[in-house]
Amino acid sequence: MPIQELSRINLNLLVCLQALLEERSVTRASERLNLSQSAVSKSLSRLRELTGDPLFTRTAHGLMPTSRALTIQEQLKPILDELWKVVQPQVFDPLDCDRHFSIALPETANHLKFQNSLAEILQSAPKVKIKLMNLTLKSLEELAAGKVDLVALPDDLDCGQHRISGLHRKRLYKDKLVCLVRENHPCLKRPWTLEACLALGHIGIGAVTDRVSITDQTLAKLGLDRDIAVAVGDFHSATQVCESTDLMFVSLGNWAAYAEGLYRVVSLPMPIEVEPIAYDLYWHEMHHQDLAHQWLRSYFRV
Amino acid sequence: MPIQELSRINLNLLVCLQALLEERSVTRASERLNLSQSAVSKSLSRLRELTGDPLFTRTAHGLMPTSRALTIQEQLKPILDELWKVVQPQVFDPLDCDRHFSIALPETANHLKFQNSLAEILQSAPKVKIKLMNLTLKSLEELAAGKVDLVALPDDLDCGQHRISGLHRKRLYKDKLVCLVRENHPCLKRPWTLEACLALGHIGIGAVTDRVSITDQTLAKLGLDRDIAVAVGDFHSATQVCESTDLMFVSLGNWAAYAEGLYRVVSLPMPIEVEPIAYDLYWHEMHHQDLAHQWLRSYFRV
DNA sequence: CAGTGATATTCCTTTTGAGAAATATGTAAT
DNA sequence: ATTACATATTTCTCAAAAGGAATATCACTG
Repeated sequence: MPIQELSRINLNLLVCLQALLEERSVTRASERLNLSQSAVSKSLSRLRELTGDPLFTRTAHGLMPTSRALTIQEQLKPILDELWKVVQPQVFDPLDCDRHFSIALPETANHLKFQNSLAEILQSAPKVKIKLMNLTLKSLEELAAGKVDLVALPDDLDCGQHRISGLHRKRLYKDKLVCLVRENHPCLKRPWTLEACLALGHIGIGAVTDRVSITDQTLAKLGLDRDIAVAVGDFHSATQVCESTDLMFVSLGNWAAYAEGLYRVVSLPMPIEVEPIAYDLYWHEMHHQDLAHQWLRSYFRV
Repeated sequence: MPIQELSRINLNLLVCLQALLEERSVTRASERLNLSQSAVSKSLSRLRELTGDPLFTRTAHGLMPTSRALTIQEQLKPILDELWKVVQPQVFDPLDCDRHFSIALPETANHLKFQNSLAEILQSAPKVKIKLMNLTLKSLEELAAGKVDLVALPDDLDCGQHRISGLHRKRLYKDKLVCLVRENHPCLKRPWTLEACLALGHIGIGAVTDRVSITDQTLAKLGLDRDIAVAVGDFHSATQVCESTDLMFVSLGNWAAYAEGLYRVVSLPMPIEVEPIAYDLYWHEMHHQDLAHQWLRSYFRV
């Protein structure tokens, strides 16, 4: 691996050599390169030093390459073409892209929201592979480590997004909170007030002692509290508990719409004004300029 | 063909990029390149401008390449390896060389002298092809035009070697002149003197009116002349005429030795002191540094 | 929140590269 | 041969680029 020695030689001279090989004349080469004759002539003498070969000899009809120059000519053109490609801006063709993307989504709302997008992605880029992962507390760390390409995150969840640098973020959409109760729940026959709501036992996501959700924070500001009777790990479990008990579940609009078709539950509005949950898409700076990434991200709309 | 635009970009930066990709650290890359840390940092910022991509993002454990940098990494290494080969001094391996060489030799003496060399050449470089051509007056022009690789020339023959520039020359060997007459020639029974020699009719090579050979020039200096009765085009013809007539043929030592085995002729020394013929090997400057050529020329010894 | 280890930036010096014009070289024509 | 013409090379000057040392900035760590 000859980096040390490569760094000693001036690769720019090789472009000049290519021009000389093509034109076989210092003057014409200098025109091609927008330089003066003398500049190219000096480059040629530097090339002669570099290669230890005269490279060209003067004749009546311009320069005649030495056999060394001719063997160089065969090699050089494709190399320079490759180099040119390297510095050219990337091009991105969805039909041609065969990359693997890992995307971490919160278990509920985003799956629903982005199932259509997913179909579109796979349709316009048939060779692309997508790995969908459930959002965990480690998702952002994996994002920072380059192991995950995209993470969607509800803004009431602290996964350390403020501690991790080098992240980019795009606000996706907001979803308002709603209350889910089982069909024929007694409360449906009574007026639906804050008092009625707090009189019910609640189902929480995460640990029973968690009080980090928007709901709890808003209640706390009003000096109120709710009774989380059951805490479960995911939305499906929560909804199943909701269906089979008199407990209520503070859920999200998207999920509620989905759950009402799947479980025997109905939704009620939040009895107090609660800030809606915002979803943010996160990605690592390393992918920010990546055309394929930009294309992928474009499917995650507001 | 992007030479104009290629010439605007600084290819040297790519070596720096390769070092950065390998080391993933500005500091370590600078050590590899024998540069200061600030120099490499500035090169990196120039690379960022060049590619329009951050290329690396700072993390706790050094630089993390962007996906653009990673795709560049895949392409760059082989390109730089190729570039390195281009500027490396040529290597020459006879076993590997498959070139075609054209060699023009005077019809007689050199064929004999170099038949052994030829065998050696083909033996040590089995893939080499050699085209042997008879020397003509145009041989040196073809040499100048790059159509012939080597020309051997007796120095009494003017093929314009002084008019043509860019030629290299190596003195090969000298051969003295001898007289050939048929077996049982009457002169063999008499003393062999200059007078006896000039009394005979002579066989010339070339036109009857030519008086350019060393023999004729030497005689002219002494105020003498010889009678060229028959002029032929080549040495075989001359020797056949010599065998079947009483004419004599001023030939060369090498040829005489060969001819005495083939024809019924015998050789006599030149009756006066005549400068021996020198043979020179000519080649074009374009091949002077060419290792394969140098190797080929090495078989043409003094 | 200071400390550590790294990169980026600033300022200054040195080197390199480009151009203009003069000079040398080589070719072709007179 | 001599001259004229075209092209390459050299010389000299100047501007631009690259390098180094010191400093600022950043990101993680304890």
